[in-house]
Amino acid sequence: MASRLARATDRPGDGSPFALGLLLRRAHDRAAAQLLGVLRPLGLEFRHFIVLVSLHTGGPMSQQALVGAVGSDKATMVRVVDDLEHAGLVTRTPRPGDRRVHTITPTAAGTAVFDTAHQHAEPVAEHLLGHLGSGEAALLLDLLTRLAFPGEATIP
Amino acid sequence: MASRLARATDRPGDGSPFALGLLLRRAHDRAAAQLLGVLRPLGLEFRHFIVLVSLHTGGPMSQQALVGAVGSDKATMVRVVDDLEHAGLVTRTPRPGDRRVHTITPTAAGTAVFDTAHQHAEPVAEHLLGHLGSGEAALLLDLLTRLAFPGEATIP
DNA sequence: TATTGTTATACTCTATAACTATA
DNA sequence: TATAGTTATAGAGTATAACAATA
Repeated sequence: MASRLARATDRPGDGSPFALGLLLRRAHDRAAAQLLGVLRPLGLEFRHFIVLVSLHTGGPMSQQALVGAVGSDKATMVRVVDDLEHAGLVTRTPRPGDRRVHTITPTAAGTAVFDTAHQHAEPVAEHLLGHLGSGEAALLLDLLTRLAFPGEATIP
Repeated sequence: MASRLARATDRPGDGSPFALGLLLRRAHDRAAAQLLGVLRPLGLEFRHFIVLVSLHTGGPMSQQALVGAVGSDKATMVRVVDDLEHAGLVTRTPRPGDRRVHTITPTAAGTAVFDTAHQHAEPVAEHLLGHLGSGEAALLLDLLTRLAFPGEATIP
């Protein structure tokens, strides 16, 4: 007996239970390729960028805290922070009272690069969403937010 | 002078030009983790699954054609087809008239595993989209399709 | 003894290049 | 010579484990 379910396809119109995953993968790959193209000339890979995101969102924090924030491991974080430190984008400073802990803080140059990335990403984001109406873009971001943050109330 | 642009955040409510990319990444990672959990007990990794998808969408084809379909390289494809062949899910048969080419064809077992994956993925997909209304789920899939397949008309 | 960070090591995956067999 | 497939090798990235310093 044949299955009642539609089979997954790598084409538009997939009605299978894998459609969401395949579409998210394809849409992400496309968006990521373009946005990484913005970061690359600035000397940033995604792993560096996401650390800057965490630092600018949560403020200066330890490497261990960064590991929790970005879902990495401490050995990898050492290298990422090394890269950022050597590029002059963050500083390591021992925490007074517990010298095991190094507080990672963005430098002025780090924040400047971070802001420049945003300026360069603006037209890229507009181009990515160019096929959608303005209301549709906001709707997509809302639906994705509810998918990415289940159980959290949507920002009004 | 400070930038006028909102800065990227790893939290809901991000209004930055990186928001779409970060949300797609997070939503994909969540969906992928759950859907790969469906494939793993069947002995399939994503690279095997996407080859089965291509074969069931485009019919039997050469390894070279599979490379084009999934965006891989021929050395990697050899190993993926090796795995599928050893598991009895596909066959390699020389093409009559050009014995350089091996036609890859899903076996009955290959199609059965493919269909079983769909059956197991059904409740997972429902759970992933559970926070959305039924109309919203269809809308999200439509918007993602237009993002993932720019320039192609949306399926009605 | 437990924890932060570092270093060393191993492992996975992919990409590159060399090789074979057919054409 | 050109192509399909295979094999061998190397590279990037990550994860695991041992280590040093501090608590």
